[in-house]
Amino acid sequence: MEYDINDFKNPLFTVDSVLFTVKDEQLKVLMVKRSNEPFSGRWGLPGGFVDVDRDDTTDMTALRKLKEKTGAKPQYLEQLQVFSGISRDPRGFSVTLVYFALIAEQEVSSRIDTVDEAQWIGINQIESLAVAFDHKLIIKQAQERLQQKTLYSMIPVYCLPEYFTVGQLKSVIETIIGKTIQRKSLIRRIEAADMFETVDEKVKSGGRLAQLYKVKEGVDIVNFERNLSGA
Amino acid sequence: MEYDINDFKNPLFTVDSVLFTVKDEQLKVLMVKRSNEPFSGRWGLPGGFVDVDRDDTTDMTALRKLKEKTGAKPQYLEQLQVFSGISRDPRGFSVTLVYFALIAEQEVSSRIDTVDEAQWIGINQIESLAVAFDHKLIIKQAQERLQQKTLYSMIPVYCLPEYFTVGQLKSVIETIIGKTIQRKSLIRRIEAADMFETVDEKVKSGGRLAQLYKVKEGVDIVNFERNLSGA
DNA sequence: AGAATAGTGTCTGTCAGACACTATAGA
DNA sequence: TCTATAGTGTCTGACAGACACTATTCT
Repeated sequence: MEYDINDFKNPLFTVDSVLFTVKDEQLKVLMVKRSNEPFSGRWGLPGGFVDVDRDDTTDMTALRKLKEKTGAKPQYLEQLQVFSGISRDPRGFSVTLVYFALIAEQEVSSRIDTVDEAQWIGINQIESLAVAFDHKLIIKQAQERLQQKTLYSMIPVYCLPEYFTVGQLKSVIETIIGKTIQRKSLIRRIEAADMFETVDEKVKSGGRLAQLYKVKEGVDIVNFERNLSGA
Repeated sequence: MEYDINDFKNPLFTVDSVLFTVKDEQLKVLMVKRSNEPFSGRWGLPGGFVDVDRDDTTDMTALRKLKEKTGAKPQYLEQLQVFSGISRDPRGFSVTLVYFALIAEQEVSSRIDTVDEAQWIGINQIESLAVAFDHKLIIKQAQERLQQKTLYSMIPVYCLPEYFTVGQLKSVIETIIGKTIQRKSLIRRIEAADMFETVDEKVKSGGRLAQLYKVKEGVDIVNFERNLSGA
C-alpha cells in the first residue's frame, strides 16, 4: 500500500474450492479434469480467476465457479487458506485463495453424472491420482480442517439434505472423522445447539421410524466448547 | 486456471498484518501512519505488495513488512483471512491477505518509540481513530480470533519474552479475553501441555519468588479439547 | 417372534471453576 | 507482623463416553 501500483509485478491470483460431500459412506471431493495448460489432462480443484466485472468479492468467484461445475450453490462456504509461492505454478509467483465448501450429494448428483469433466473423487483415491499444482496438499489441509470443525460444531449437517435424521447425521460425522461416536452424545448436542427443529416422521431400513430434523431459519452454526471423541 | 491469463484484469493484491502485543495491561495493535494515497494521513495496518523478486511466499511478504516497521520478527504468525471487494479500495477491486501476528512488547519497544510513523494503538482507541480502508473491521476480526484461540491454546505466550512467570501469562490472557481466569486452571494446562520447561527463579512485586518458564525447543502450539471460562 | 434401527436412563471419567489453605518474600 | 504474590489441595459442576434398556416398525 505504500508504493505505486506499477512498481511491482502483481502476482497471479486465483480462487479455488475444495467442495466436499459424503456419498456411499465416503468423503468425496469435487475434482475437475483440466483441459488447459498448465497440467492439462490432470485433475484439479474447481476454480479460476476473479472476474472483476461480475464478482463483487472472492466469495462470489468461488460460488460462480462451483455453480458452473455443479449447477448448485453449496450449503456451506468458508475460506480455508491462501497458498502462495514462487514455484507452485510454472507461470510464476502465484497466489490461490482456497475455499472449503460442503454440499448435499443429492443437490448435484444428476448434473455430475452427466458431465465427465467434473467428478466426485473419494478422498482415499486422491493420493494415487494425477493431481495438478499442490492441490493434493490443499485437499489434505481442507480435510483436516473439516475433521477439526466436525469435533466442535454441527457443520456436517451441510452435507445433508434439508430434512435429515439423527442416524444420517451420525453416519456423516463418522465418515468425516473416521471413527464412531455415541448416538447419545450427538442427541445431547442437537438439543443443546438449539439450531434444529423437528418435523414429521420417516422410515429407515428395518426399525422404528426416525424423527426428521431441519435447520431452523436464519440460525448460525453453533460452536461447542468441548470436542467430541478425542479418544 | 481455465483461461488465458490476459483475459482478466488481475485484481490488486496486498498483504497486511495485524500485529498484537500486550503492554501496560492493554491489548495493542501496530498501526502505521500512511504517507501515500489512498487514505494518506490516516492510520492503517502495516503491509504492502508482494515483491516477487524477494518474497518466496506471502508469509515472507508479511514478515518483511513487519521487519521494516518494528525491526523484529514476530514470535507467532498465521493467516487470518482474505478481505476482498470492489469497493474497499478506491483504486478498484482489491484483495488483501491479512496475517495475524504476536510479539513481546520488549522485542520492539525501543524501535517503535523512536519512529513516529509506527505506533502501538490500544485496541479500545481504534474505534475513534481515523483508520484507512476496512482496517477497523479487520482488526475486530483479528481480535475475535485471538480471543477464541486464547481459550483453547497457549498462544498468548508469544506475547511474552523468552522467560516468563505464571503470573505474567495469566495477566496477558486476562487482558486478551477481558475476564479473569483461575490461576489453578492455567497451571493445570501448563503442565498438561508439556510445551514448557522450568528455569530458575525471579522476584515479583511483594510476594514469594515466582518460577520462571520457557517454551521448550521445537515444540508446536498445543490445542486443548476444552475451552477456558465460557462463563 | 426376531431383526434392525430409534431413542432414553444413568453411571463414570475428565477437566474447568471455585476457593480455602500453605509458602515465601519484602516492608 | 502484615501484606502481597506464588503455589497446592480438593470439592463441585458440566458434559462426553459407555452401555444397558425400552420403543417401534418390518418381515
